[in-house]
Amino acid sequence: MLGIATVASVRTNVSTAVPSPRPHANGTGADQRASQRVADTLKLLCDRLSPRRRVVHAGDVVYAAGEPFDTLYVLTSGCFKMVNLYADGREQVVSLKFRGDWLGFDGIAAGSYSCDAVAMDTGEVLAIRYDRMVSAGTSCPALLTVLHEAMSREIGRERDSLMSVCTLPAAARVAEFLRTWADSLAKSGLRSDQITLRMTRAEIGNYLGMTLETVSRALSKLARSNVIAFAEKGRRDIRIADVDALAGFVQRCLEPEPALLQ
Amino acid sequence: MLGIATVASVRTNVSTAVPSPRPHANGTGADQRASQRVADTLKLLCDRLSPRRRVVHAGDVVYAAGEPFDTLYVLTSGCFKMVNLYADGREQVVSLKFRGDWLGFDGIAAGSYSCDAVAMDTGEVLAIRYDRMVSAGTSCPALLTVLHEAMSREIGRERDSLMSVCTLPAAARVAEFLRTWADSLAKSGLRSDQITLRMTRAEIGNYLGMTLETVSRALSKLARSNVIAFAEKGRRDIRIADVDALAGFVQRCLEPEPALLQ
DNA sequence: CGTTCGATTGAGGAAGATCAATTAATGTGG
DNA sequence: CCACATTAATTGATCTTCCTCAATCGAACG
Repeated sequence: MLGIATVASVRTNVSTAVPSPRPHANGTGADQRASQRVADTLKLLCDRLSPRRRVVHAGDVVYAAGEPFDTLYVLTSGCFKMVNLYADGREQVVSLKFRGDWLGFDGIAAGSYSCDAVAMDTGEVLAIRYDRMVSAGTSCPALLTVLHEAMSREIGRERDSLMSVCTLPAAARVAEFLRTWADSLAKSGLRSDQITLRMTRAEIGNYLGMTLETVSRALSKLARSNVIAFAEKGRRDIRIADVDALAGFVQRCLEPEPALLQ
Repeated sequence: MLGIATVASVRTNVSTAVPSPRPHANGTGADQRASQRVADTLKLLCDRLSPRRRVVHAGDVVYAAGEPFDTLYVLTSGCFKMVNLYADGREQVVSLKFRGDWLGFDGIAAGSYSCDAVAMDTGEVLAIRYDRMVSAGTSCPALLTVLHEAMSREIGRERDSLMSVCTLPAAARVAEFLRTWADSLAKSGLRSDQITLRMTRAEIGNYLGMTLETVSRALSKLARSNVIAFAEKGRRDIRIADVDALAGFVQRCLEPEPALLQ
């Protein structure tokens, strides 16, 4: 209940200003700075490019693989999954997007989008024509900086994903997944002590490279270890009292053995 | 022997022109077009920015994680590995680079490089100051296009890596790794029927998320299946008669079962 | 020529996949 | 609102893949 209400509240001020979530006390200084940076970026984009805004609902596809590329999207609220479908039938969730993230970079080189951008929630995107963005960049270099930094961050984020998949055991990967999600919420200025997963176990497993059963077992284990807690009803709301506990769990998975006797 | 000689030959014409590998007959039309695109890009960069050139040898570190970011590098010959070192001690090869690829995008957002760029071979890079690139971009939009396309390609490439790690069994991942390497060579205009791996089994395993023993077993299996062949002496030179055979091997790993009796 | 490092191969074990049964949530039509 | 159907999640039992440990072999180098 509260999870949905929080997201809905983001959409209250739909004036000319950029919608901004009300800040939460649980964010650290760094989170608040990141949140401010996102707000500044969104304001810059609105002022300079007055982009079309589009409200989306869970399941909406903002663009699909194969469509000709011409516009980038910036997420101002809600969350998205990027789904890659291969010719051989393999399908994978390759990344998740939150407030401040950009969608569609993969289309620049290929000339067409290479994956589906699917909303997992009610939210809003700014539609930014790529060619207009670039030409506006000649008179306003800050626009280019913003664009390049966003692409650079995406490259770094995907490397982290790869690292996680390659070096962590399944349970740690799930913990890291939750930690990253909470982190993204905090950097968006939203509360990060409670996550409403808008993905099935199968989707999470697909994203993390494991089966849905393994995801379920990992979550049960995290709950048993008191690193997370489920909401009373429904196992999609996850309470995270302490984000550092998740990081600690990951660390413990990496250490060889606790040297039992001594 | 031949592998090294090929690379050395790339460095013969060190005049004002961009060094370009002599074309090979085994490239497809698409490969030749890609090779031409790379050559055009390098020419554009040289004409517009007259970048400093730097010859590198195996083991050279062009930049290291943590160093302040200010320049991007474009690879004109040779190959690089990008090594990411985490605070918790985890270390991973997160990507490989070939002719035409850019190094250093990860530094734009963070302000410092986030991984080590290590040459695996004799080669050459162009050093391009990021701020100069961007300011030159205002008068020459083609420079920006080139930059954005390179970043976009890197994003797409890393998604493919993630997909491979998440959806393919170990042997198929090794096959896919070789296929991608051969593909990169072909797109560079180099011969792709022979690869000289400049990585140990341990490094390949690290990159692909498996142990060195599993890499070794996978290569042996590929050789037994006649998908690849080892050079007479030394198991680092791999002959690939038919790149499609590698793709076929990957496909066979994905199919459920060949339905034995009928 | 011995030393060292990398690669291969085998045997045993552990993490995770698969298969299957049960329970919980969600949705539907009466 | 309830009975029923449907989909998601959990949990257990087995099986497969890959990891770990170990021995051997080969190539490179001083």
